[in-house]
Amino acid sequence: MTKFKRTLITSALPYANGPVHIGHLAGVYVPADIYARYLRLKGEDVLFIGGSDEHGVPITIRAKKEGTTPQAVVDYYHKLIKKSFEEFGISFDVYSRTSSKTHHDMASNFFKTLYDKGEFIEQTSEQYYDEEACQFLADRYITGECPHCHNENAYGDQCEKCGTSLSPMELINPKSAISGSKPVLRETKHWYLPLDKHEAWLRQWILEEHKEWRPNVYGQCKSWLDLGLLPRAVSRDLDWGIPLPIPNTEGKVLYVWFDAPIGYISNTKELCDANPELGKWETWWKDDSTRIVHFIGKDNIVFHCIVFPAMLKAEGSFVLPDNVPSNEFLNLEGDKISTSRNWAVWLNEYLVDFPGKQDVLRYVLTANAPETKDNDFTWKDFQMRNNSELVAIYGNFINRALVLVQKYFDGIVPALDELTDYDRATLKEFGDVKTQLEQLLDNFKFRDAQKEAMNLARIGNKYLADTEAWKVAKTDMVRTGTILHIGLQIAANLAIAFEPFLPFSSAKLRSMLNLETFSWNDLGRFDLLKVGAKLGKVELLFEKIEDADVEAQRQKLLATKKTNELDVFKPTAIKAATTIEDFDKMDIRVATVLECTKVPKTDKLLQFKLDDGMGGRTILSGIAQSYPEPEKLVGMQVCFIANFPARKLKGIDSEGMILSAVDADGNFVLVSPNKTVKNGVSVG
RNA sequence: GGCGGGAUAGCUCAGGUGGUUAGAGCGUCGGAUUCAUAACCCGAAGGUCCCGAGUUCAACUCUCGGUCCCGCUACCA
Repeated sequence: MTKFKRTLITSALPYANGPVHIGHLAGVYVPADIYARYLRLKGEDVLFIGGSDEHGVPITIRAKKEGTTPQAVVDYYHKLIKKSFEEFGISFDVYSRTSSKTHHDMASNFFKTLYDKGEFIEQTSEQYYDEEACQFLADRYITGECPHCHNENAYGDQCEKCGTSLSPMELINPKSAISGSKPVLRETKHWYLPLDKHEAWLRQWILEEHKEWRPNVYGQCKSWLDLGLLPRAVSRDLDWGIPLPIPNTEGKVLYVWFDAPIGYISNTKELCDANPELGKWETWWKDDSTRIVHFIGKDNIVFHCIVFPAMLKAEGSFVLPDNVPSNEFLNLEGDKISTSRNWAVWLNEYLVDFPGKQDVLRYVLTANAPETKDNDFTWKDFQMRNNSELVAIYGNFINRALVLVQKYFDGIVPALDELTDYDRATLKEFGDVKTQLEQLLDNFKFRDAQKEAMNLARIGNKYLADTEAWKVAKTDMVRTGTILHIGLQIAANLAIAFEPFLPFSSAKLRSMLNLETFSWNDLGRFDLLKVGAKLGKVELLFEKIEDADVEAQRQKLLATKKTNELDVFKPTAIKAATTIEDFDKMDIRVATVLECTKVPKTDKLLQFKLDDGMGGRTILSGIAQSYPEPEKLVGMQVCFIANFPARKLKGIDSEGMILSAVDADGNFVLVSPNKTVKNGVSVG
């Protein structure tokens, strides 16, 4: 730790084909930002690098679909993403993009160096080519019939129906997902980074020298290394990306995974070139007194811990990352966040619904960060954390301290008189918070660190409750002043402790306290506010969030879910031909529901007692989840098949089958005549 | 199928070279209080630490087997 003179922090480059959502924020940008702010506040030399990842096939597909160009797509999303980050206070020193000139040059040169050094191997293989769209097809853009389950819509890499992973060559009747035409096989040459040659030192470097990496990261790397590394293609046949900087490679670009991490370097260069006082970019990447930390999500572990380091090592002049704190995934209301299914809370939309509440989201995402395992974000939890922690603990403490000073001292910092033992104990306690916080932040334990900061506010609340300034004020204004003086110093400490986590609220609090300069090292001191100083205007630090606000968000998500289910609905294929004679064998009748109850110890079964006009019968039907209040079905007419043999289910004879439509969302809807008819009549 | 991560209070999560009463925050309940956004403060209830077997004087912690969730990866047919 001591050998480093500066820290370079990178955060995964978001892919510019959609906006960023809370999963990105929780997994990567908030923790990276907390860390960057913390180090800056400590006065350390630090750069925080970000940028958009703008190459790759999905962007070209999106462009085609929207009838526009890849450049237009990335321009749009780069702007949107950049703005979201700014609004959330993600304090990048630079946020650039991989379509920049600097990056194209940097990535080209990088490739060229490796090429000239003979670090690649060349291989020719046959791949599917779409003659109509004039391009080679990535595995997932080829569809066809699965050779195992004969699902017609299997992808070139996997059949989603039977779960088998496939190669495009196995598909029966392959079709291009781009043009719909039948692809042909064509020879193509590509360059590969022989990761297998790097295995030995990677093994040593990670498994022996970096045992301190998070268990999920270390374990994942070990898993890869133990499986054995294979050469990995670093070029692609595509017209969108960085052209290979070698002759006779028309139509070939760097594989997006090769160029993207180099973006960290390019963006650093762009920043340093424009701001010479920051030093040369090489200092930040090639000097071994620089500490590099990559913040990423778990899907990126292998690239940042194995592929990118291998690239850097192959190049030869770069330092390797010191740590790669990777988070797990954040789920949303119990379901996996998904861009394509629109199952997400988008940052740009959040700020429309909750203007000015950036810190609330930052707080909740940190409090519930998926540091060791996947976590779930729910709006209910969001509301509770806001109301019972930010408002009730932190905001409330600030408010009561300031209101008391306003009330008894006209908003002027009162003098400190003699300290009681209790005062001293309190001051010592919050002095310890600094050490605690540092230890946690240094080890990337942001969730615990934030909890520790909140603890300071708890100490403040307890101090006020125990000292009861409002009672003392009736008899002893000197003592009251001392109490409130301490209260204010705690408030000033809170502004510092929370700065990395809640920058907007800290700024607001500092202005209320008229606290201009501050640094991390001031934390734990109790002379941050000068006696006689005038406080600023007092306002609430946080507001409550009402039930209706979060309910609206839940409804929004439910609507999304509904839309998704209906969108993906396709009527099933028509069954094999049948005849009227076959249909005639089915005796379908109408009956009225006399009783309907849930069968005990089952999830799905409802027991119907029907008046079928023929003495009545009992039928069980597995539709309970669609009808949570079965008693409401009493009196309604339903259709049923009357001539099935009785079948015992859960010890009850079920005499037939009740007919339901199965809706696109899987819900059952009972089929009923649209006018009351006589019980027992036939349907036909 | 293999590998990695996870499974601990109603919820979200900590934890331990194995050793007397297993922790925090929120929620719930009770008390106290009124400076404060019915907030704060004090206290209590609440857990076969996923299941089974083994090692041990002693396992929530170690070993083996199993189940479930997440991820990576392979392949038989």
